[in-house]
Amino acid sequence: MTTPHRPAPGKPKALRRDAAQNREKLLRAAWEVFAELGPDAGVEEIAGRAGVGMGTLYRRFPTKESLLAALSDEILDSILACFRRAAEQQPDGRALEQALWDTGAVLAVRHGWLTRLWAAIPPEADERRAELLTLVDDLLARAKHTGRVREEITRTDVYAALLALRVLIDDTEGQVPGVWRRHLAIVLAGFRPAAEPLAHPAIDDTLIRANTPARQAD
Amino acid sequence: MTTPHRPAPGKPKALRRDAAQNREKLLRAAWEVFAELGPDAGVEEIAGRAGVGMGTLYRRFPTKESLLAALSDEILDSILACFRRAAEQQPDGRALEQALWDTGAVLAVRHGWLTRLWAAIPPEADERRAELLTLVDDLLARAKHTGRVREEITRTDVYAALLALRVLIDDTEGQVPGVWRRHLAIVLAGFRPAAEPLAHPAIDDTLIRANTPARQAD
DNA sequence: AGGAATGCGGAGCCATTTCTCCGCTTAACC
DNA sequence: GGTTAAGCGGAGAAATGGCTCCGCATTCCT
Repeated sequence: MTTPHRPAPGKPKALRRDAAQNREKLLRAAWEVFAELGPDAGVEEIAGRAGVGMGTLYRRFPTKESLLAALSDEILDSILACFRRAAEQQPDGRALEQALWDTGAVLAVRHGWLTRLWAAIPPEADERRAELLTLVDDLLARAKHTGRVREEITRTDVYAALLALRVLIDDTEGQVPGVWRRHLAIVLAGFRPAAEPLAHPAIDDTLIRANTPARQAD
Repeated sequence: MTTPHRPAPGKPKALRRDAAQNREKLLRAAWEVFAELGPDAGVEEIAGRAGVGMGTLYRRFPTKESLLAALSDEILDSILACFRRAAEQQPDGRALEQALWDTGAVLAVRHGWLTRLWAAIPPEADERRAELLTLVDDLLARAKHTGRVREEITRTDVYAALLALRVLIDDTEGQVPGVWRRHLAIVLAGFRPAAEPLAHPAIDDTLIRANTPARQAD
């Protein structure tokens, strides 16, 4: 929030003050509008709410998708923050779990259009996606070390758990809050060491690499 | 498939033979087209593929949504079939698990547009939804009885697991098949009795009643 | 202060996609 | 076989919603 806009290495072109302000206003309005009307809300509504014209909107964000991308970018940052914080502040045994609980809470704020937002994650986010992955690996290793998570569990399992979290929040949070917490509790129970091994082998990293925002229908 | 069309108690009006045939052709074409182009495929493609005109399509299905509804109706039937079969053929300890594995396999065939399909489940399906719920209760009770599932687990937990299954299949099956199996294995492990109780209390039935196909943005 | 580059507004353009209309055909029943 | 209600095709109406264009205003740098 304090950081005005990512100083992209490729295009360090500074924005004029009014332009930067409008960019911010647009983002704020977009959060608001989407939260209220869902991700199918028209661009006109957003421009209106931000108090700027369509021209301005489209100069700042050349396409509606890129506006979504900017928002999903912020979400990704929040998630990353959850994991970083947990890595620093929590004891090894709890860090992974804490990160997941926090992530759920962060996502819950945007319930109803998370899936759409997810699909808009831009390719430029790859770097931070990688960092997130590193953090997952780290926390996972630590959790295994303290015996809170069984050895079999992989980063992909955590990734899948995140996807499950997303859909539960998206589909249920608006009607009966907290369902995601319950499911997360169950998944975490499934993560714990147990006599009986899991009934299906681990999935390799292909998923995480391949599952860049589903270009669903192509 | 053998049943031509549900003999709805309200409108027993029989369809003329050609009309019934075209209805069938349309449904078949719709499955095909959506599987190929995703749920955003235009109606024109479907009519074309079915070898009928737009007029026919819209006489049979007064809106695109109602066409989707007919398809999701068939999916619901498949799921129900999985649960019925498991209830009959499996020993108590395994029936619930078997039902979930089978359901996953059935859903996997439609990966990529399950979410959209889910959202189109018509209100008329309430009766079968109720039957599904009864089956879940039954299988759950049996699984608890044999000690395969901990007492805390509720029907809502199973429902949530189904939602998770849906998103995993939808988002990953097209890229790396089988991810859903792994997650289901973990969730089932979480269902099993364990020393440590779940970290979140059960969610009551409100969810299942409220979560009729998310009229997301309203 | 002055002047150029940068930014602004918002009425319409355009592509897409759902759905309707109506003259002709076909199945069903006596 | 004849009558008629039901069904058919497919061009195009209507609605939706993303995006563009261009004359005028604002900012920034010297």
